[in-house]
Amino acid sequence: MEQKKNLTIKDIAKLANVSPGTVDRVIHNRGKVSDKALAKVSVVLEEIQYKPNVFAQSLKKQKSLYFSVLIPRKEDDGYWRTAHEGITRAIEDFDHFGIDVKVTSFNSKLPADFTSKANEILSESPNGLLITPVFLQESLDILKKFENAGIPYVTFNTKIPDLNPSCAIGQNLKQSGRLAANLIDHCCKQMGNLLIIHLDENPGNAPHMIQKENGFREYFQSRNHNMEIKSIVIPHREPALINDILNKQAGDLRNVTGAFVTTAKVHLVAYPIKSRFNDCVVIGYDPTANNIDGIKSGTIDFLINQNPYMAAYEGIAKLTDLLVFGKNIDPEKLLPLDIITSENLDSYLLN
Amino acid sequence: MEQKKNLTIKDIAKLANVSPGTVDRVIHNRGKVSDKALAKVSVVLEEIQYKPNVFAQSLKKQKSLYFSVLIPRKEDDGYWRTAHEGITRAIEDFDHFGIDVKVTSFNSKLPADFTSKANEILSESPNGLLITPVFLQESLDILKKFENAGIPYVTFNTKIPDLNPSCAIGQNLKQSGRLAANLIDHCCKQMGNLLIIHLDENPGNAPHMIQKENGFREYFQSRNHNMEIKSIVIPHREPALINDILNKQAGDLRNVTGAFVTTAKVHLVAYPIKSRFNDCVVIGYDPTANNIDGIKSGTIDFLINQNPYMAAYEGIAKLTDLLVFGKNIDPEKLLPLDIITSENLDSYLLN
DNA sequence: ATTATATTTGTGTTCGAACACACAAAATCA
DNA sequence: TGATTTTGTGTGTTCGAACACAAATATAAT
Repeated sequence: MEQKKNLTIKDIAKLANVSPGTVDRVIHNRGKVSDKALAKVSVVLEEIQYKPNVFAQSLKKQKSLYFSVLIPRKEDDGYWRTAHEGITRAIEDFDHFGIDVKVTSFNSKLPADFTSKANEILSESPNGLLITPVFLQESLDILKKFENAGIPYVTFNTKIPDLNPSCAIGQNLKQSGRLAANLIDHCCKQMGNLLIIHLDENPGNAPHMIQKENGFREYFQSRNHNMEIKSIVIPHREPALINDILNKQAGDLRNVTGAFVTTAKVHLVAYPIKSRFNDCVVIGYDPTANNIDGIKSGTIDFLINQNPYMAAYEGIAKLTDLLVFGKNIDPEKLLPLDIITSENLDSYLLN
Repeated sequence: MEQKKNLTIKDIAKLANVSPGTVDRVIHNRGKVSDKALAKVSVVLEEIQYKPNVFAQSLKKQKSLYFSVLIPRKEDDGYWRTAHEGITRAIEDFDHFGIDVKVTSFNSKLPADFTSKANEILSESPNGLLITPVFLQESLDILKKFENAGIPYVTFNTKIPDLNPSCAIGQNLKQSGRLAANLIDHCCKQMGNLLIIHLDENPGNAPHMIQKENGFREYFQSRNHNMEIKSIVIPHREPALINDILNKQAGDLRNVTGAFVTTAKVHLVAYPIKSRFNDCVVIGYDPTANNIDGIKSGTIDFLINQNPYMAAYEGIAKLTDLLVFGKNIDPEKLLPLDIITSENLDSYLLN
């Protein structure tokens, strides 16, 4: 029932009246054990709750475990830069567990790059993989291969159906849309009109944007109000183009009291919005360097923290739990939806 | 310069041309080493960055480390209940590092209880202590004794000057007051009047309340507005008494648009406030069971999460880092100031 | 019955650090 | 100079699990 304290293999051997070697064979079922011996050992194992000494185990195995990480390049986005920092920190923290981590980056706009890098990693057969499966079909294809190769993997940032990662780390995106709506609701008291802005990517290729928008709209559907909620798609990152489209699509709008930008690129539109619509509440994602400036200068009011730092860090932590300590880990880890304002920004930054 | 990978004591011995025993003696400076040998070994140790193998170390030392935890009883407050949960979880998580944790609770209203329990712990000379030094003078006295006994301790919840804990875990309280002000500012647009409510404790004995109030007022000082900000002290927890004092002190107030309650007891006043002042924004602390109900029913708008769960968990984690892995740990760990609303509540609850 | 072959079981070594203990070298005293 | 103490150094065992290999037993083939 209750686990006795620290029974060793030798103890078990004594209890079962066999040799330590036999117990070892049973535990790792590496065959060559008579039914009789197996029965004896099994009984004892049932009885006591054998927990191997992780220290002895790791010492012996010298498990220089090899983890691979595949994420977009840090220069692709402040979001990814932060993710890289989380990885770096995790490597430092878990270093002495004898793990060996190799980080590979891909261009987040090039599916082919993703696939080729992933295949390269596969050929090195790491003990575990941490990956951001940003491309749906490509990810499915390649990760099935990892499954077949028996290489456990943890995903973060994106969740892909039909895959069975050891753990999927992420956030409830629809809920984060609802949260944005909730904040705007608190500030605007259901007056004026609202904007949803999709930036630098096309919602068609970025399901996460859709989910956020759905959540946002859902929140207001259940409340009576007479605000207009308008979605604008700006698949560019150049200021001139952004202004252009903003003029075309929102030029006729009056009295906009809230704007919800569905990505970390929010800093690109914050000022244009604020200068057009006075006192408009601007909400976006992630405290990247540019967005931090926005928060401090007041062009951005709220940021929802997708916490790439923690997500990446947790990814390595989960792999370590799984492979170093042999723990069971939950197949999904939902990160909290942090709200960041000018006044709690620092508390999220210093670590 | 760069640390070679995994040099062992034997390797060092070979490099320095001495025996492993000598290297060991130098590393742990347990004497009996000639100046000549010491010099040789020191040179090599400078050269390479020796990092002992934690697994071998722990295996040998069989360090059944004994940690003591001293915190208020879980029934004293939802805050403390959550802290207990964090401890429990940490014990589970770190169990296999061979640590042994004993939790002692004291009545958070009785300094004498605190002192006697602490002395009892001291007499058991644990390897480390996690403590919430809620009573200023008593904590100073007893923790000095721990320092003299060479027992490292980590504090959380309260920070006491003149003490040198291995790590002080907590939040920037003044900043959390500013954050509350910031949220109210966003919602109220500097119209109407504001309340600060101190509940169930007297600010005189609870410095944390003062700091929060100071932060709150400071935020508005730097902005021009003509709101009245009134502080109310209600050193009770009985609904009747609360209503009574509220009537006396706020009976004449009109148009209150925001109320900031400085503790986790916010649920006790949320409804009275909301029913008196329609649309008043209510902000308090911590998602305790009662406050969760308040958030869900809409009587509470925002909660700032003091995160006792994480604070307590981190406490055990820090002790483990320090004593099991011999890491250097930062003397202060500031936790983020999480903002909780009805829409991100769940993301903080499920773990 | 007697090798030969397969199956099962036991023993011994290893991982790296900690520490006890034995021995060697130098220092002190007679 | 020899006896004795002090100091310095090296060797060997231990922790618990993993695994290689040898030993013992059982089974099959001749």
